[in-house]
Amino acid sequence: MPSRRRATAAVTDHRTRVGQQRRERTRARILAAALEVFAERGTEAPVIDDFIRAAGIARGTFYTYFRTTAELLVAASADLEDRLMVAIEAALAGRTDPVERLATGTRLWLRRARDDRVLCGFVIRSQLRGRLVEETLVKDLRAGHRRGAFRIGTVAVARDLVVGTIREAMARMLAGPVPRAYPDQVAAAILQGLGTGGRDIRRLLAMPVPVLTGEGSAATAKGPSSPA
Amino acid sequence: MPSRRRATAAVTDHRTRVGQQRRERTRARILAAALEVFAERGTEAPVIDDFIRAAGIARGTFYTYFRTTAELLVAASADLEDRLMVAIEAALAGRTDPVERLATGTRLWLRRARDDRVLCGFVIRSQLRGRLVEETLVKDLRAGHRRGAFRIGTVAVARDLVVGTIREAMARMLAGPVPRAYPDQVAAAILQGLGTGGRDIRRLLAMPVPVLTGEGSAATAKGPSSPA
Amino acid sequence: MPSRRRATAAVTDHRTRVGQQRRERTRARILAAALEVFAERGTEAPVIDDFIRAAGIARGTFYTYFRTTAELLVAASADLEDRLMVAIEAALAGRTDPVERLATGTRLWLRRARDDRVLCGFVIRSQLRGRLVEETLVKDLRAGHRRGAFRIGTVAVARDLVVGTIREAMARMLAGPVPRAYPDQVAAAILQGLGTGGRDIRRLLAMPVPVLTGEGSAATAKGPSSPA
Amino acid sequence: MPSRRRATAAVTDHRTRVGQQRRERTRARILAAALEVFAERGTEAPVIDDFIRAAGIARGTFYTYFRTTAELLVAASADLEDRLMVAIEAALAGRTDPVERLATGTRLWLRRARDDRVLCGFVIRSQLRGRLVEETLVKDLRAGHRRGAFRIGTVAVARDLVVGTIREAMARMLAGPVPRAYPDQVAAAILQGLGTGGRDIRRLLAMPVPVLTGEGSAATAKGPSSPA
DNA sequence: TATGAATGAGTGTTCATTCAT
DNA sequence: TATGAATGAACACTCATTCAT
Repeated sequence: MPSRRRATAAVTDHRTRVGQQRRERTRARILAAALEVFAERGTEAPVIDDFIRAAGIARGTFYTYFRTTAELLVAASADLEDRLMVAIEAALAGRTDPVERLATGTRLWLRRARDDRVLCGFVIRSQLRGRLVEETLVKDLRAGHRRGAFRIGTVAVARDLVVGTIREAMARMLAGPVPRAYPDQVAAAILQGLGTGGRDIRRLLAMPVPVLTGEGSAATAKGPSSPA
Repeated sequence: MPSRRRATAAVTDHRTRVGQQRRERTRARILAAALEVFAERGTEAPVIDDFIRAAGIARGTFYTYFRTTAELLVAASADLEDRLMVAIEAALAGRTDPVERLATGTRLWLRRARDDRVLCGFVIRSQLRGRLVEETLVKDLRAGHRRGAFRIGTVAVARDLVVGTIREAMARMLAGPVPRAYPDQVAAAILQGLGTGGRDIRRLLAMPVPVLTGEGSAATAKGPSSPA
Repeated sequence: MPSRRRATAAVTDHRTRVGQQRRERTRARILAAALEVFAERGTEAPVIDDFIRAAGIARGTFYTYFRTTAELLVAASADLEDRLMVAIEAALAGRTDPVERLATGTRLWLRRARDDRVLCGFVIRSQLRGRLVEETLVKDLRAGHRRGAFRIGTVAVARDLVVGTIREAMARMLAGPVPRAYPDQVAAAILQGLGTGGRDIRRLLAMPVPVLTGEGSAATAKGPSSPA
Repeated sequence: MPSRRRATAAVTDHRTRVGQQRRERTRARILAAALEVFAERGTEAPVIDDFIRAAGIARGTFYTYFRTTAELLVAASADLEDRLMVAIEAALAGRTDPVERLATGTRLWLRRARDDRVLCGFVIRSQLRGRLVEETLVKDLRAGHRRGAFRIGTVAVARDLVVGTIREAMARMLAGPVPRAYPDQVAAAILQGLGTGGRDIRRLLAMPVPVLTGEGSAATAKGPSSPA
């Protein structure tokens, strides 16, 4: 009975497809809720109850998707940082100069952070950086170091300066309003720390920043961190 | 009977004095134990049981001195960072040039951190810096900024670069061995980030670092982080 | 696929219904156990462990229903006193003379108390009376006062005499056996205190007391307080 | 060396005497403090810390005088109720008519309670009456019953009516202000409950109440319960 | 697969009691 | 005898995890 069999398969396929879509939507809901919860209450305090309440799901449903809150933290972290990094990478499409990539990427990151308290709260509480962020940054630093664009001891030191300064800047922007010029001043300090000359810094900061597109809704859930 | 009265007063005084000494010793014991516990297990995981076991005290005794582990964290943080800052301040006695103070202070801090896993583990997990650290650093940065020694937008940006870079450097030194030159390379990057010229950086790093003395035992409880 | 949808809804409804039934049963179990525990050990001594052991539930389950033992006490109190009051009210159905209602209600209450150590232990330890008790009593006293049936200063004084005397009588019946005539003697004293004449008192006490029906199992968990 | 010995003995005696005086004063301080603590926080909630703080003594000192808070409660209870009873007894000196003694004693008790929140809070929380109170009351009731002055079933019922009504009245006076006439209205209700005729009640209440004297400071520590 | 009532180990917190001074 | 730091058993409370429906 081939026809019967085919029909059954089609029904099964349809069911499977619908089921997967529902799964994907529920998972996205949990992640979006988790980002807010983590941002609001830190990465240690929140309990599973907070997540299921924020996501509007049942207690047992949580375990269908994540086994621990730590696992959820990793997933939410990857989701958030990587999505921003992907968007920045897209905005830098075609640019090959490592210094320009670093300058523009840093400016984009800081501007986004300035308007996104969720992002800041999340990043400064997390001890580790997203894998994509780390890889992209080190690649550019290595490239610049190879061609002598950076006047700095080692790539490791350069990486620490960039990551550390941005992290503190995000902490400051989370704590309260900052002047409009603050993000670019931080970018300038980082470039100076890497050994970029004053003239180049001025040129890079004079460039218009490209527009970021295509980030998911979760990262923009909360309003701007500063009205200044 | 004045002699009787005096005797009674003397007894009371003696009791009070002995009591205070005992309190001070117990408090120091808890703080010393707390530093190790926090360094080993982070700032969120440890439970009160960990502290009382490490300090060798009874459950109830903990609450005589601290009401929450967060309160203990703040006290231990102040104790640790301030003690190092006091030692550095003492080693910088007489030096008034803000750039030299910053350069030498940073080098001292990083060298100490390189040999003290407890310090690193503690500082990178703590969101806030000790009050004394923050005050001393900002004072030097402000002084340098006033006399044009730093070529950087604002003192806030300078502070974020210094603190952020040192923090990441400490995280790296906690994670594994670093080259012998690493601390001074980080100091050089920071100075460059503040706008100090290459010649001055070389001169400052060529200066011998003074010897740190007089820190309590807790900060040196654990061995060096790297044999390299 | 309407049938599919209807099936899903039915499942959900069924789940909800089953859950509510289970909740109701557990809550009743806790209340029944609480009555015995409070009666046996007073209202201050028992700890949560006593309740969960008596109810046969887990530690955490307790907190799903009550947050403190005081909250449980209030709920158990309302449950117990109100249930008795409802039963008495039912037995008094159709009687409108406030004096007769008060006389018969008091006799019913005291007879029930005589055979129910749980009720006595509970009531005399509780500072507040159940809302229904207070309301019903005051309503009858007010009605009697209005029509001049009671010769007493104010309704407040009348209420204090009724409640206070019954409370002490319950304490006595809890402490040990009392003569068979005791409940009616107490009722007579109360009526006399309210100003009812001797002839009326004799007439009222000569009336047969109606039968109490329909009280839950908890109130009758313990046997009679006196075999006399 | 008899003279020497006598001198030593004298010194010892003096020391002993001074020590006993000090003991008595400390004990009185603890009792006075305990009355306030029990009245303010109930008889179950307060902990030893509350008592030593209120009395201004050291932790260990408490155990020199009382072993448990229950023991302290008993002592404070006896101290308070018996002191009031002694004072009332003194005010009733020479009166032999049991009805008059009961009427005047009740009026005195209620008037004192009306002005002493500490007394009320204490008595209504305590399950048991002071021994002296119980003895004196029952003696008068028995005497009255013997000579046919009371028209009531048994002395036990009479006692329950008196104690219960007074207790509820004290609870009411603790809860808030009452009319000036309230204490005497309660006394009238009690007398009526015991079978005293209206004419006698009016005569008894028309008598002036004697003045209470000689109560310790503790019972009057708190202000009047009602300004009305 | 989703639900949510129930579970109980783990942790926080209190407080009566001891004892060296 | 008075002191008060230290003790640790007892108790309160949370929350990750399970499982019948």
